[in-house]
Amino acid sequence: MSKISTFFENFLKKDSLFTEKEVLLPSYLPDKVLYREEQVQQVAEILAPSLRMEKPSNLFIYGKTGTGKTLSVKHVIESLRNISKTNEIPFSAIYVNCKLKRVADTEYRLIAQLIKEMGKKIPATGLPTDEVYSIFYSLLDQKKQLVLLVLDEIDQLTKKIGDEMLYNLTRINSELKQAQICLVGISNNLVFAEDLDPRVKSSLSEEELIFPPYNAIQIQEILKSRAKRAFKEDTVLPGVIEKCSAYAAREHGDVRRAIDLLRVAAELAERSGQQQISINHLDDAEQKVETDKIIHAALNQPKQFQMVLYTILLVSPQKKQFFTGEIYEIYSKLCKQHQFNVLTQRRISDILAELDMLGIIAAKIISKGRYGRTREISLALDPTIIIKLKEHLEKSLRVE
DNA sequence: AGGTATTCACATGAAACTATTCTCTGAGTTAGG
DNA sequence: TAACTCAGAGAATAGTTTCATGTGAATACCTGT
Repeated sequence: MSKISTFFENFLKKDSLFTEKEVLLPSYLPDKVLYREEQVQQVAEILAPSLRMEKPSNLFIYGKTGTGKTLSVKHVIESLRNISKTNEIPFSAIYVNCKLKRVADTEYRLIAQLIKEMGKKIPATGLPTDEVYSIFYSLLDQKKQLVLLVLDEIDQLTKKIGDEMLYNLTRINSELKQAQICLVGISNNLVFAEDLDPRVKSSLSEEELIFPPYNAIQIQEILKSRAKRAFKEDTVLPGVIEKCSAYAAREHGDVRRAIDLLRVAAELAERSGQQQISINHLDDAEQKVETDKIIHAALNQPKQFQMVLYTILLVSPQKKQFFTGEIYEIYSKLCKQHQFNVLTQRRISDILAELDMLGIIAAKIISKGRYGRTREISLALDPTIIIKLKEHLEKSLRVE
């Protein structure tokens, strides 16, 4: 028997640690949102008028990542949907995540996505934006109905394209004859509304809700309840959940991270053929999650970004920190060597700023007085990550 | 010594350009009646 | 004559380039002592 098929044989014989793995996936919707009863109740109260065909106040929800915003809203929507269905109320809700690349990260695409959710396809390009708007209007206004528009992570959207389109959205109601829409915005950024046009701000956030981060004990309980469903009994060794939640609590109470970590730890345990998840697995998982995140982020960037990053990686062993000009010189040499287009320094400056935003490099603008002003760039990564990242980039760029 | 003024090496902004992808339109072509 | 093809115009988007303007502090340059 070949090597690989014995592997599969063994794989089948080995039983899995998981009973219900979906419970640990980010897409999972639990029936109860733990420790968010109060918020769920408030959201429900604010949105309840929609069942009587009265337009509820627009709602704005703030809270850091992994504090259950999306979950709570989805939960409320779900029951609104059910109730409206049984009572035949013309209510519908559309949920869009504005962060998704190539789905809803521009004005055009957002509207197109909304239209798609309502069951009509719109081409990805080729139509003027106002045309798309009018399709959207007529689709909404077909009948008397109340539509709930949930825009998740709007801060990402406005950061990219400004707040003009939010203004358009808030004005839709006055254009509609039959239907009414209600906007629910969700933002990770707590100060998001501050640099918004005041008109938009006031109409968008008629009601505001803030989701506080979970504390360590709450995270523990949440993890326990998920773990109970996801794994067979006694799979998780004592202390693992505790450590996992402590880690997440340190990172501003992000449960999503904690759940992710637990899942990866379990996968690692399973792969190494063990029946139980230990603290060691958790540590490995922490390392892996971190590494994967960075590598994934890096490989998703355009080629030129990768080239700049690669340049930095190449130089990094000899020097701890470097300036824009130095990087640019080496970069252009490298590009010429491998017949890449050489971009302007202006562009490289932007690329460096964006790599900094992504957290792959650390850049700080300093003034060297008489000798100018520049970015002081250093690599904020673990050596093992650097080596892996370099390999990946070499492959991706087909360099060397 | 103490106070200004310069100056460097980029940063940051705005606008415009390029290439790609897609739709729509209308002229020209084709095939069948 | 209806159906089909195909080029060209127009849009949206990503990634750049071009041109213009901004900027923090180490030095150079004064000034009066």
